[in-house]
Amino acid sequence: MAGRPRDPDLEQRLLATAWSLLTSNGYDALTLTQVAAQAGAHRTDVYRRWRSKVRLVADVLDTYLPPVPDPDTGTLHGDLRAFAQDLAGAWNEPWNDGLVGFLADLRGDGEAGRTFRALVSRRSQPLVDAIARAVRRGEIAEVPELPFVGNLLEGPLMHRRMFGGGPLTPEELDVVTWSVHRLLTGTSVKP
Amino acid sequence: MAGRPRDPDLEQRLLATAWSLLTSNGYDALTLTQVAAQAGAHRTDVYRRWRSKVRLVADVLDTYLPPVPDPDTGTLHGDLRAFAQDLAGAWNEPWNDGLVGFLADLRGDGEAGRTFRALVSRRSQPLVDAIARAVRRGEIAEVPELPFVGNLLEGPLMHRRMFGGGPLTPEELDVVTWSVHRLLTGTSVKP
DNA sequence: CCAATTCGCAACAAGTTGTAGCGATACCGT
DNA sequence: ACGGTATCGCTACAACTTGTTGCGAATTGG
Repeated sequence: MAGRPRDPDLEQRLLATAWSLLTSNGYDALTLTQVAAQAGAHRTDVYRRWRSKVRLVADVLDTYLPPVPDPDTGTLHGDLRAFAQDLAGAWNEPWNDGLVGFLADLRGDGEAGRTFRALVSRRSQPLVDAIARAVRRGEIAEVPELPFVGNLLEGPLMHRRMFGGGPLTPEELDVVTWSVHRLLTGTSVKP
Repeated sequence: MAGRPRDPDLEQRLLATAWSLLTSNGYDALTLTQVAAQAGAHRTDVYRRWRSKVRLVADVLDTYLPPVPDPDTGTLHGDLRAFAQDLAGAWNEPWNDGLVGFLADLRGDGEAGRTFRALVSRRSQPLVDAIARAVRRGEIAEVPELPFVGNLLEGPLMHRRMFGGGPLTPEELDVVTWSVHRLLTGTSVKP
């Protein structure tokens, strides 16, 4: 009733290899042939565990993406700036803007999409917490647009990286930080 | 000294067909075989004119992307809101968020990248003009972060479309509009 | 010892981008 | 009129992808 057990290491090795190749070559250049070969396995071993490349990568990100630090600097502005810094570090990595290809593939796979969206949501928790702290300190009022703040902070940085020239600059981080800070400290969204 | 002339229609037909397929199926599903077939030509005809798929699409966008309207509503906020509305319309088109694949391919082709960046820069002109008008009206001071404002406005909408669920809502447009407006009307970026 | 399941491996299917080659066709300058 | 020249229509090929199928060998539980 139970056959040969699945090599427990193999799954880990495949994930680790995929993460390594992903971060060095980007998503589009990542091939399952490469992953399997470098993990000392066969492409079939990959397909026995993940239905497609996009699902493998979704799991890789879920496993290896470093967690978002929760800065807790004491001020809302300090926290926001820290988040911006962290995001900029990520988007300045060349492989990361190669993730656009992953996002494209994601649209064709509902399950992988759900996995990834859960990941994104989990990773925005520190920002939500930071804002909650600021509310508790009385620094700002309740924030009705809370679910959109993450987009407001990361969006400009991502956009600038995709369409613009070189790496993100400290000045740009300042601008985006102040833009969000101003929105949150305003008395209300509409004057 | 001059051979058979190039069919002047063919180039147009290929561009038009590519635009049609791009807007209905998205970038990733666009194949040059399809383009050629539907334009009544052969794949070789495409390669005789464009070195690669990404360059064809860069030219297609350059040719067919509708221009950004210049609203001139009389107030900075009105203009910003109009831009946000326009951008949301574009990003709510399903094919448009398929453009992430195009952006990915763009990284591997310097020439196409330049073409596209010139396009983006041209399309941000109305926003620059709107801000200049606001400065002339005395509504706001000079804007040092001018080249980043476009990212600030479009970034959150694009990010939200890529990572979030359904289409962009009017409330989100309000938030992003006010966020930029607040930044621009502030006395200075750093308090 | 037997059934079940994975593993290692080879081969295949279908699709993509991009290249090569060739006769036929149409144009330009002389 | 004619020769050079470049495009056109077409076929074929190369190299690569993702994803599937099949089968003997290995390894475990019952």
